[in-house]
Amino acid sequence: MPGPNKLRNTGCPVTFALDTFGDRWSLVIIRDMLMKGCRTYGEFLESSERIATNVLADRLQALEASGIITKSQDPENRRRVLYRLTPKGIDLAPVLLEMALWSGKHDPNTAAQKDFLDRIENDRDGLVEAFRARAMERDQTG
Amino acid sequence: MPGPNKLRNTGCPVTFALDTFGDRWSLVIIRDMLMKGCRTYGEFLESSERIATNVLADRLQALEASGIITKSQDPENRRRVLYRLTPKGIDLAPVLLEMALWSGKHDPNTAAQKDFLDRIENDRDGLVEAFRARAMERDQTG
DNA sequence: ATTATCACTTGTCTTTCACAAGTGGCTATT
DNA sequence: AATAGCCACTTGTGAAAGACAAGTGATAAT
Repeated sequence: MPGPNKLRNTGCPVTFALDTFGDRWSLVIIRDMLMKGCRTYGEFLESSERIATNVLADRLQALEASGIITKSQDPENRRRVLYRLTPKGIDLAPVLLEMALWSGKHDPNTAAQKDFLDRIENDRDGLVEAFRARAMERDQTG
Repeated sequence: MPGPNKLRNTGCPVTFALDTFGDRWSLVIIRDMLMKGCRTYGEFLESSERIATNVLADRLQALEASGIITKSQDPENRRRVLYRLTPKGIDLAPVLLEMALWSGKHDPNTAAQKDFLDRIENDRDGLVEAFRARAMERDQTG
């Protein structure tokens, strides 16, 4: 859980969003799922920058409780769990993209990935759709 | 400061953004400035939902250090300090608006402010421009 | 000089964080 | 059937950050 009391329950949409995923790691995990296609505990550990195992386990639970991700058994390997974004989670793509645009504009260190930033501005909807398509892949069927 | 080690320095724009304002309070303060026009320490204390004084002081310092806000003396009351958004801070408007849209779509409790959410979708650029105009008000001149 | 406001600062206690190590369930191998 | 190994956590520990209450120094009006 990000904050201490967690829900401020003010009715403010900004506050609600922050109480749901406004911590240091939740959006990093969602980025890994959305942009890198990560789906397993091990993939998150490798991809996410030095996230502690207990923090990862805690965030995955919290994101599932919030309805942003779901857990399911991997049909190809029964001892493996697959985490997937729900539509609610996929809808966070625009938030991540706006954050990326902001960093691209104001952080000199982020300049490297300029072609990606250009695509956000020129083909935003296409990008979001590509994320959605991959996230939905083999959903409900495998 | 939001996180412990703060800067993860991975070059990832999402990580950079989270390291800069990805905590429970920074975006609430920026929301108050951008959407409610708050400019003074006292206004933040009243408006922000129960933010502790030391946390507020800390975040204001951190946001100033990040170049997102500036401090200046109020010309009408010399013992009062005015906090203002810089262009870098104003550029966070789209992030806040996307978060608001997400909450509006997925939080039943946020439904109340539907007309505002409609305006985000129908007149996003106008809304951002209005925020910018107010944030710039009397800047450099008073 | 007194009083009040503002913008913090300090102190205390609670919660969260990161890192390391341990646990139970499942599977493949022998 | 027994063993070994991987996976997905869970637990333990010390450090850091959090909330809340109270105090401080600078300024300004009275």
